[in-house]
Amino acid sequence: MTPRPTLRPGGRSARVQQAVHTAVSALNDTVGREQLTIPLIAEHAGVTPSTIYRRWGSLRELLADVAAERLRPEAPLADTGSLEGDLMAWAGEFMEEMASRPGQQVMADALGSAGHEPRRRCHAWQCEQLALMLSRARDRGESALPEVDALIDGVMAPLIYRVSHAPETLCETRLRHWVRQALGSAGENFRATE
Amino acid sequence: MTPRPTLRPGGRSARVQQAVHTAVSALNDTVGREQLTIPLIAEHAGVTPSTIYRRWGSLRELLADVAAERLRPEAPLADTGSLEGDLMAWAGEFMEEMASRPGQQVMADALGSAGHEPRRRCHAWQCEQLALMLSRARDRGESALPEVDALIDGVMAPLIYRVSHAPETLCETRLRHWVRQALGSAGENFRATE
DNA sequence: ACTGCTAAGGCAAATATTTTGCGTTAAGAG
DNA sequence: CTCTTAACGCAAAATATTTGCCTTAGCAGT
Repeated sequence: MTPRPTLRPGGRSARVQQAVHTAVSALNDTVGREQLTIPLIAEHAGVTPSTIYRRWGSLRELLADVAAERLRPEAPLADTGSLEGDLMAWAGEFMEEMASRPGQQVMADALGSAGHEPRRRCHAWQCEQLALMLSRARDRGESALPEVDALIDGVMAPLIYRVSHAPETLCETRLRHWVRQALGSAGENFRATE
Repeated sequence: MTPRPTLRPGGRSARVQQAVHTAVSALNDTVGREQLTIPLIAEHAGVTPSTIYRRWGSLRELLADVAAERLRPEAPLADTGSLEGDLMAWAGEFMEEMASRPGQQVMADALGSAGHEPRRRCHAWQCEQLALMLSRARDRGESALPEVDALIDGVMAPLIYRVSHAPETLCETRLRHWVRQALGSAGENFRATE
């Protein structure tokens, strides 16, 4: 009763995926993003190029897959004692990473794929992190909490927009402004009317 | 005293660019986005592939260039009599275009390039349009107007985020919510503190 | 454990693409 | 009108991509 018809997460398949992802990251740091090619990646991963072509289809999709993985939160999400603090810490770290040239490349790779599974995954993770923060805030007894969607629209969306379109305008002050505004306007949340 | 060292906007160069852009759009509508290749585009544009490689570098950059062009506002910007109306009309049309599968491809192409000139251009145009709306609103005598940045962060950013990450959540109600909120919180604008 | 089934990988030949060197054309300056 | 040179065309060389066929190894049933 697995939802997927027949995946094979077992042994080899997973090892290949791991090896390819590792090779992409390693080569990205050594030869540089622009020099990456599938034959080169395949060689470093110890697989044949056709394996990569069959599994990912193109370099673009492969890079999007790897980029999405890099965008996945790893640290267990600090607990600073307040929702505002948690948001600033988490989004602040994200902002710092994405403010760099390589960070912007990662973002472009993640946003540039034809399929949208990679972007969906990023969105889902971000929602999870925000939901966890909100849940902690609720446990702490904070009131007038915003909804996840309001934080996505109010904080993550402008952050990502500016990483892509105007990275030089990023700064902590601006981030704090978004966070405060999103927290301040809790209660005026979006309601679907259908 | 041209700012650019030595561009050649004259005759031939411009014709080639035009022909290539046209070919990309035409082929995109006929053979489909995934079948596009530089040799194919070159043939339809009546130029040799090497011309395209030298000028754009790769298919990714070419598609980003064309996608950015498609994102450029064409219509003269309707005047509905109120800032809220103008915003809803303009952003609403944008949303409708981007809600479709091809629209999402255009967005992905524009966001996926290595260089960020295409994204910069989109941002600049959006700012221009918003500034024009604000200017009209001011002439009309509307008060408590937001700043361009607040509209970018409050309306365009969430719109684009959701086009990329969760297109099925787009709807007019949500758009109206962003617009109202951005207009309502005018006065609480971001101020750089450095 | 053993066996059968099949998704996933390897290999290599056939295609298609990208890159490059060199000659030519035409835009822009004086 | 002449000169300079950015931009293009062409074609050969280097790379990358696709595809057919074979082999390997998860996984399920017994």
